[in-house]
Amino acid sequence: MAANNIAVSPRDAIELVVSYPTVPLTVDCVIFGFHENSLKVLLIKSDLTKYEGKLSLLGDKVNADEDLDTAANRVLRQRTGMTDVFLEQVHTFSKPDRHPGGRVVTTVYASLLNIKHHQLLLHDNELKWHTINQIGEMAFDHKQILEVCTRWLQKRIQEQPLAFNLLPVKFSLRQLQNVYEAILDVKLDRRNFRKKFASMGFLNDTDEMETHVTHRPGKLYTFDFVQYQQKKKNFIGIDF
Amino acid sequence: MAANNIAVSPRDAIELVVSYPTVPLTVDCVIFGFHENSLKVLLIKSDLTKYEGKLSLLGDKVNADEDLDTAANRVLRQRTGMTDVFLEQVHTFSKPDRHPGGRVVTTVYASLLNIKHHQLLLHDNELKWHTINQIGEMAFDHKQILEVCTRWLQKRIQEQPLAFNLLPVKFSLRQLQNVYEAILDVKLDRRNFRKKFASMGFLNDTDEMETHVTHRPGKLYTFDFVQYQQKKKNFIGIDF
DNA sequence: GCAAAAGTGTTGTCCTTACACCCATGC
DNA sequence: GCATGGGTGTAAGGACAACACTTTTGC
Repeated sequence: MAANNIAVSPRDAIELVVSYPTVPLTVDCVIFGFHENSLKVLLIKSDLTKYEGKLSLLGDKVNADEDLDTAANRVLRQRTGMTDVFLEQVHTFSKPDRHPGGRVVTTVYASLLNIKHHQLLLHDNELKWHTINQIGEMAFDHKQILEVCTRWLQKRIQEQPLAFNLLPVKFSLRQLQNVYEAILDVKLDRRNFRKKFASMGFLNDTDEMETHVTHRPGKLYTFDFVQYQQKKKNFIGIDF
Repeated sequence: MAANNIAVSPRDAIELVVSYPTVPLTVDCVIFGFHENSLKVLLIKSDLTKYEGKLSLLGDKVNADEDLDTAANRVLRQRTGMTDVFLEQVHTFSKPDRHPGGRVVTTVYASLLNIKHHQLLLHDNELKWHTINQIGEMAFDHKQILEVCTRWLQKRIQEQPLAFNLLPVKFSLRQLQNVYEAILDVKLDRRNFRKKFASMGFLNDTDEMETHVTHRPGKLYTFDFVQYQQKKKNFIGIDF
């Protein structure tokens, strides 16, 4: 152990950094979507011999001089063609043995998008949407990562208006409730749910109705992000 | 861009990983403490020529085959001698120019500890506690990191019983309220604050009182982590 | 006309807030 | 005895949970 209270002479930053071990970095994207009342996630099949045929998140190496955010956006863009999509860093996973090719540290991002707003690009490796609770074994530690991201989504969707990223611009209250019920895995009271969102004042009534439904059509709403930004609470509320 | 729908033959994991660029990784610890009604953070002075004398978080390189959690715990232990302290990963920072010695990616951990429960070790570089809102310029992007961690703490302390990590095992309600007021930067109503915590049922009344105070001494309590684990809410509460 | 989901209100309970007075200790 | 903060109760308002019937559409 080093001695205490030793005056240290200034060090050169480059020399210091050169002495550090280096590690390959990747990003993995957990891309959530919503379809037919189920939460979906976009996956491929791994092309590594060890995991042949197992499902895998969308990931890639981080290029030299590339930001992690930039790398995650690139992965998303290459696969879905979408930019300006909700994308947020969730956690960095670093168990030394998590990758069979040697040590690889991965930073995981979660993304939410409307399945209908894009077409899949780069269909390599059987890129497909999978229903979240019907996914079997996965490659690497991706199952664990997916669980972390699902819990993260369950928490975030209650604190922030993220559900709207999964829906069309115009949506019915039923669709909105379906998103919450699927993600939180609960049944909610329809009347209280509607009252809740009505009282928030962030939903704009369009003059349109659902079409092609086999029952009484519901009104379509849009989410008012401007109102939300102005009114959102700066919350103080101790609650655990 | 790669062609679509090409069947890919299995790849060897090691070959693949060897082709990835590698990056030096570090961990930085934002170690929070509480003293004299102020939120404190443990900092050193940077010994890099570029940042000479500027304040810096406690960090170190991540050793080969070392987990990020392990590295963060090591940094904490080397400086404070403490293990089994609250420590949680917050975010990974990766701007290519954030370190003057070249690209360095850092994963930041936040820790909460009771200043009196430990003695500082390795006093190199003027290791000291600093009051959170009296900190000037810092080295690297550490000011920004500190702000992210402070907001993280403000949020977490309202959702989870973290405040108790900053206090002695036995504490008065006044001390507890001081922690919340300092971290959230608000004034709280004393009667309502006490009622709130009393109704939660997580505080155990010790039969002891404060001593050496210049006014009516308050009762001392302990936090009942067992009760908390059993009763904590599995919250469904949409609120934004 | 039947099935299926939309739309709507009230009541009780609980939580939160605002607010004022007496009490115990050190000096 | 005075200064300092500890300890307590109540009333009003707001949010949430529980709950049932009528309406509109497609078939």
